[in-house]
Amino acid sequence: MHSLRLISPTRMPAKNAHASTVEALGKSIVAGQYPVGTSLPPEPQLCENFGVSRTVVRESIKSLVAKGLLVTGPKLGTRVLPEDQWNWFDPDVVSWLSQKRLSADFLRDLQELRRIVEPAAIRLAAERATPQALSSIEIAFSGMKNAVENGGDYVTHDLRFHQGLLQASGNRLLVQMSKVLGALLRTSFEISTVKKNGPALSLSMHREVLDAVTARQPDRAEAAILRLIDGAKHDIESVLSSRRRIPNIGRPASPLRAL
Amino acid sequence: MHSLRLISPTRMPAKNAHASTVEALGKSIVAGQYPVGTSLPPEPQLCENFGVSRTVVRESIKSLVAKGLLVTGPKLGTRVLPEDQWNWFDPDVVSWLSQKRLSADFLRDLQELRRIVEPAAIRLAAERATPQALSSIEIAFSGMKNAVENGGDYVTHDLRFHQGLLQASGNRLLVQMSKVLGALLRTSFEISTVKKNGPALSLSMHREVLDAVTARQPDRAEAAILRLIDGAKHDIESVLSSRRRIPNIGRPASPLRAL
DNA sequence: GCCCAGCCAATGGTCATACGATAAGAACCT
DNA sequence: AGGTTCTTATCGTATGACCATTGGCTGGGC
Repeated sequence: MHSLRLISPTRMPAKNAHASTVEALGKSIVAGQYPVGTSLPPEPQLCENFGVSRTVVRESIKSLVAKGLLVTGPKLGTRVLPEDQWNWFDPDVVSWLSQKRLSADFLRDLQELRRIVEPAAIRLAAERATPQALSSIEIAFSGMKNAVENGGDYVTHDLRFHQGLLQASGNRLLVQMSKVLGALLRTSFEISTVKKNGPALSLSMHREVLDAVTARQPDRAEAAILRLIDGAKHDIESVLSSRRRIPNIGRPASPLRAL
Repeated sequence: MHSLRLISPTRMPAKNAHASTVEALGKSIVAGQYPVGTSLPPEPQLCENFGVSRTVVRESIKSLVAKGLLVTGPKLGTRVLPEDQWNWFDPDVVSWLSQKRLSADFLRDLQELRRIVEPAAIRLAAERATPQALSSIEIAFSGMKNAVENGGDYVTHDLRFHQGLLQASGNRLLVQMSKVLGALLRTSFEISTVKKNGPALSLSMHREVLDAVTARQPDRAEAAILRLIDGAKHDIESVLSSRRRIPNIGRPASPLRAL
């Protein structure tokens, strides 16, 4: 029996049976393999498909039910719920989604949300960021700068920068959202990075944001972040429209392909 | 005597073993019965406590793991994760939380979020609300009006009004948030309702909001909703400070007590 | 022919038991 | 005392049995 792990992205799923089953099932569902409203195969069948016991299959299903993807019931089977019932703010759901299928719709919603939340969060951060929070953002910025100058992973540090910003807002709900926004930010950053001089340009804008926050100037910080966001928005839209009708066929898809 | 009947149409726990176990365990955890970082009793013990089989206990635990409340592992037991790992946007989690313990901190975060999100959502709604969405808000408003005039459940219709508004924004993520915001809105509305003339006053402000949205005037709508929100904020704060150090001892706690 | 009642069977829900796997903590050796 | 091995508590997985629910089928009555 060869497991044949066809996934490779970030983590090797050499995990336990439960975790990998949840992941596999979850990804299949968000990928649309089981259309909304239809039932998954009966439990015994799933056991066979995944090569695990009914125990594992059932516990996995319960996990997905908890995330709002499924409902179960005797005789009605295990049905996929309509998308608006899913827990869009669940880190796992978003992660599966961004690996499989980032629909233009979802990306639009995400962008809209970002434009609402980040400016407000920045204002709060400018008012009450702790020294630690500020220095952690500063570190992220150094990482970005270093990546531009010496080559390296720009996107990761960019992510840290923005999540540090939300964290600095001191609002736990905003922090939670940063995990979700991360999905958008990552693809967005990857797009921007592709553009020539993207990072260099972006770097100075980030500097402005950070300076304004450090100087405790909410208005200035908000204006700076809006420039950043709208720039990214423009980039995404152009890429999005240029790739409009490319079918999503092919292997696991690089992040950009996932658009 | 029918007055206090309004809250929580929440169904009795006459459900199946899994659902009630998840609920009981979840509530215990968010209520702080098992401090963060500590382990729950071992599975066999939980089986005995809840009078169910290990299967049910395990599946329940998996559900809570999926919501970010717990981690499990051989020999390390089932530990409660720090609160910032919880899925604060999970409807269940928020519902348990609002029934058991709405800490002032959480309420503050929630309020802040509301003040960020609702005005933005209103703007979007004013721009692109569908006729159906508008009419469903109109219906909710009628319900509120009727409740004021003839007595009845004001809070529920108030909730519908606001959730309808978020729905009208056409952004799925905002809709999802409305489920969470519901927790805040409910307690907030209940407080406002207690005040004399609360509903009557609130009613006219809601009318303004709805008119502005219907007239497709984002600025006016935003201003109107801000008046509403800040009024509620003031009410909450006053109640909050007056109840500051009341220990949460006693029976299940009425909604207001839950503050 | 149409509709309703009652039965049937598919499917998830629950239970019990057994054994494997892991890692914290104790015991042990150096 | 420090590191290494061993013990063992606890979760992880597997299996098989039976219960409970519900949609659909079946048949009878209007």
